[in-house]
Amino acid sequence: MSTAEETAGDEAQPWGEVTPDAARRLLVAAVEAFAERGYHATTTRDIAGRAGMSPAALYIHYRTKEELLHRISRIGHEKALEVLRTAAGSEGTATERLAEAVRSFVRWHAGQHTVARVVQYELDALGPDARAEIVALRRRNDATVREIIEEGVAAGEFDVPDVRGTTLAVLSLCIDVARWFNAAGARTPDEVGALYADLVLRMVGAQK
Amino acid sequence: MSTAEETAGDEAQPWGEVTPDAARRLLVAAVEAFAERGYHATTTRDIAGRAGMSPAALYIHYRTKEELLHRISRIGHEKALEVLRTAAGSEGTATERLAEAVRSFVRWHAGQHTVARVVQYELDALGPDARAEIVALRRRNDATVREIIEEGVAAGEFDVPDVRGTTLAVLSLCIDVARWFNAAGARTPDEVGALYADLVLRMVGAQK
DNA sequence: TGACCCGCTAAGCAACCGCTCACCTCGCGG
DNA sequence: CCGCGAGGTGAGCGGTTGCTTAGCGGGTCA
Repeated sequence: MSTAEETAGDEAQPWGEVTPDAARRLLVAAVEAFAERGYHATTTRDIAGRAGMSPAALYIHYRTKEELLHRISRIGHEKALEVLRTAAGSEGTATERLAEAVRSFVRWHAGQHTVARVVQYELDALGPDARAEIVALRRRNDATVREIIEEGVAAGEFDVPDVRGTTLAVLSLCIDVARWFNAAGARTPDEVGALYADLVLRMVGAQK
Repeated sequence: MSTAEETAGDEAQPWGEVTPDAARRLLVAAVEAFAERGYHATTTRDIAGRAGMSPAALYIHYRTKEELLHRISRIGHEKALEVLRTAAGSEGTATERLAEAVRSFVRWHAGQHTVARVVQYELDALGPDARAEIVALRRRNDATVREIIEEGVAAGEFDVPDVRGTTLAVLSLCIDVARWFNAAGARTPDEVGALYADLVLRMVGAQK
């Protein structure tokens, strides 16, 4: 937030905070490899090769292969959480904020679907401590969405019999975008975001 | 369909068609292991161990570890497809059939979430030929749901601006149940199915 | 009874994995 | 001009992997 040019989520320049340069190149290579083949099917030689380095170079910047996944998961989740909270904290009715939250959250999962896939589907490869940390971040996501829905219900904007279940379904819908996006093609992240925002407003019974 | 006692989908007795007994035990063990740790993180020794056999016994019934995954994926997808098509082919309005399709499809993904997880998330571990076969099965799922929605729109029951996108979202929502189910706990497959059927009817703008 | 064969095991092979270590290169302060 | 530390490499170690092979026990049938 130091300059006015930075936009929320840094969607154009991810990993900008990772230094030095070689460490960032390795991390980007790992994201690509993990997203393509999965964590366990990816070798350290493959990661180093994509970054144009020898296999041993990886261990100068990261202690283990798991630390790479841990770093990716933490940064990725923090970016997604930031996107969500920015939308949730904006001004407007619950209807407007829920639509904006879904739109931007989905746009992130579609645009950064390679990062999102790693973050969402390789969680089990982490050790107990690292996994617990990531799960805690994820719970803050859930709480953010649930609060908007609860406010909408309290304000009479929404008609939701089961708030917890509906929150779960909304987040599930958004997250699963990372799985199928680009497999189908022909839709931009913006289009998917707009479609999903509309669908979610229908799910909570918001009047249009 | 030889006896009246068999129910659609065989939810109580899956893998009943797999013989001989040792082959079925290995397959069940593989499903558990793949669902817990993922395909690549599972060793053939682990699978054989769970089935109470030596590592070499696996290769009497299956040529490779990948053939195990292929068999699981094919049978699992066929079961899910059968559940969907049974609901889609029943009598009633498009609204009733869509609700029943979502209810039973979600119930299957929740109840058989260990199978579903393997089937949905380990697809990339298959070779090109096997993957193409599974993807074809999946397209029949998409078509089944899309047809119900199209019929509902034609009959004036639904209000859906983007049929393809909404179909994608509905299926995405159902499939992702396999990822989070049992992680949260406290909800039965029937309850999740009922909740999701309601949410999907809202998504397509069906009058209640 | 005894030859046969099917299902299974014990042992092990070649390849590959994550990771380490001894060594090299090169910009830079004194 | 030299020493030095940060960043990088080539080679390789111990362990594990998917899979193979030689052989064994115990039902089956002439």
